[in-house]
Amino acid sequence: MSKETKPLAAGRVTIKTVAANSGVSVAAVSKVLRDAYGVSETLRKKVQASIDHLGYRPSVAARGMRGQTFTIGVLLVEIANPFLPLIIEGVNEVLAESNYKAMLAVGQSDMKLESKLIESMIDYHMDGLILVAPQLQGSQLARFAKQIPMVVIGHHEATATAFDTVNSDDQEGAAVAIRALFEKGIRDIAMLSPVLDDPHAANVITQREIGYQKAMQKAGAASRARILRVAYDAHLRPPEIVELLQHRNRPRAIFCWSDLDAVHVVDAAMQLKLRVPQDIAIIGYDNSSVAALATVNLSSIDQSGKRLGSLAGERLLSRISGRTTASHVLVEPSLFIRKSH
Amino acid sequence: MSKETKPLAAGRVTIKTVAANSGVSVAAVSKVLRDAYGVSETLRKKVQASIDHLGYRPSVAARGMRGQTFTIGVLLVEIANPFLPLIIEGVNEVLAESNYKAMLAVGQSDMKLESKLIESMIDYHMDGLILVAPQLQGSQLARFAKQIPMVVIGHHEATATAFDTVNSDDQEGAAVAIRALFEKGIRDIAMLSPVLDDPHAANVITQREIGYQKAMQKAGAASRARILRVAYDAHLRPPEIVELLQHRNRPRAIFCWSDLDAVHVVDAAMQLKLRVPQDIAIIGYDNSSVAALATVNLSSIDQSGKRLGSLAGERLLSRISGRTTASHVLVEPSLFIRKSH
DNA sequence: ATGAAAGCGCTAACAC
DNA sequence: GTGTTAGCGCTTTCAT
Repeated sequence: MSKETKPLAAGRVTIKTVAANSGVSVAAVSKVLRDAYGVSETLRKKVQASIDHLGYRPSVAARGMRGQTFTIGVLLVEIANPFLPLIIEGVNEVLAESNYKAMLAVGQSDMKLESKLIESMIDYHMDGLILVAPQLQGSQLARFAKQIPMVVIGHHEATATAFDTVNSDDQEGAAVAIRALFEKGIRDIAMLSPVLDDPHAANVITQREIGYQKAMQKAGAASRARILRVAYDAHLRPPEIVELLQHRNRPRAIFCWSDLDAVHVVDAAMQLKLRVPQDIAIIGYDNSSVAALATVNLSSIDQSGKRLGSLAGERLLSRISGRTTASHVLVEPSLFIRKSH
Repeated sequence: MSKETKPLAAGRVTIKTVAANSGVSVAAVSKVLRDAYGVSETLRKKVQASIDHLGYRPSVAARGMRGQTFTIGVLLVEIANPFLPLIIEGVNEVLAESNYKAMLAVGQSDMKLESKLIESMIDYHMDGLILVAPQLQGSQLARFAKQIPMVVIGHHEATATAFDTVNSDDQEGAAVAIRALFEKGIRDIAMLSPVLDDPHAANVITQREIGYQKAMQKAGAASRARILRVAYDAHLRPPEIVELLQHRNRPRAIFCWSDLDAVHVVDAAMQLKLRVPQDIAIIGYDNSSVAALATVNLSSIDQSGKRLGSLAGERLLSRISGRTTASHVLVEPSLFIRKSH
């Protein structure tokens, strides 16, 4: 058998197979693949026909070695939080119009794992990263951002230059809630928030706390302001919440950092035969689907997760196409009014 | 400058950098990396020191071209369903002990997208795939399974040879629910289930329906058996559910295909001032966190999602290490008893 | 036990 | 406008 006719690798259809089948060079095929400059319409059609006929799909791994992978990575803190699906929906909506695909990874609220996964995504030669509420500090994020285009959702650091941020205005979200309660004539408002292992101002929850404190101050109720701390571990919180409501210093209203806990406050109130909102008013955060249940009926701050996702998607694509100046957006939250306040 | 001293690419630390730094060949480094046979302890240590010192991480893309990527793909139907986090937790738990990482993709309940994402993961040269409740048919899945080790969760096809399946026994889950209701003396039990665009026996929901029908028959109440169909689109269902409960033929009990709808049945009952369980008994499916709320208090079938996830993870790893005979597991569900039945 | 060298499938300079 | 070819960073024979 002469050297020229040596058979191509049996199984897989590669760019070579396509080139052979359509009688052109691999370079030509590569150009068609990438819509690159300098291919005649005739050639393009011929190649496209072969591609369709052979069912050829480029190897992302091989592409990643030299060019783009057309994949972006999305890192989620954890997966149980109800506002994540919306963000992903938003991201996907933007990507659907491009030829990019999203791959997700779940950090399980573990900083070590988070780093590992980001590294993984870089090692995969992904074209860009969207981090959702990462636990890592800004300096760490900046380090990674040097290696890959990056936009971060849920991390307040408007001075960052290496990466973009997309956030809901969490201070304002808290303020909206507090104002709504004041309008009902309620002044004794506490905030419910988890113990944070490493509290820094970039943290979404910290921002809500700051917003709460400021709003209380502005309303002249600074002395009433207090943050009720519950465990970081979600399983431990429901009983703690019951206990808080049994305390004789029980506040007249509770603003919760998340619906995740707000529903348990509603629950605890019911168990203790407290009327909502007459005995205790409650406002949650995230306007999740549970809040909408008639049995729960929870007023909640809506941070339009889908919008955050699509904004992040757009920004990442523009960064991938070359933008280097940082962009920082803040989306206005709103109060979704139900019966709990 | 002589040829031998030509500087390595400025930025990235590659296997070459490590080889140079430790004074061995790239082949040797590669072997250390993969714990391959034939490296002395001395060499290994020397190389490992360089790796640590330089902070070297192998390029997944380059690896994928010839060897393994040590990454497995997890495809989720959609992301909002509350039992998915548990499955992922289970998968991650198993992978954490290996050197594999999981990457997720979300199918958005769209068969076209689902195919595309599976292809993507194959193109990425991932080492294996876990599909969670895919919409694709068995034949399609088998086609993909020829190209990559695969295990499918939530797809009943115990005769499949190309891939493994891990399932909760959905027929039994329904039966458990029906029996529990019968024990309370209730015979007029309907099932609530969405309209399925393409109903086939592999479908988890279809299995629950079959289980329901069989259980009703076994209890001699076949004539009472009926399936109340609601829209496929989740947004349309709550009002439909209210309507169903207003109907004069309202059943004495409703077994729901998912907590997703069961909570709305509870809600509707409340709105219509029906007492649960005296006027209407309700049993859901998935034992999700909403079911546990005191305000909801929903009895629900638990399909131990975490177990399903870890079983799938184990099976995939064993398939990757060479197993070719198909394995099919069925996990027993159980009823988590609360106050709604 | 160790190393040299041939690819894996693709992209991008550079020739023609 | 089209083809040739040198890598990208790794794995894997095959010598030594």
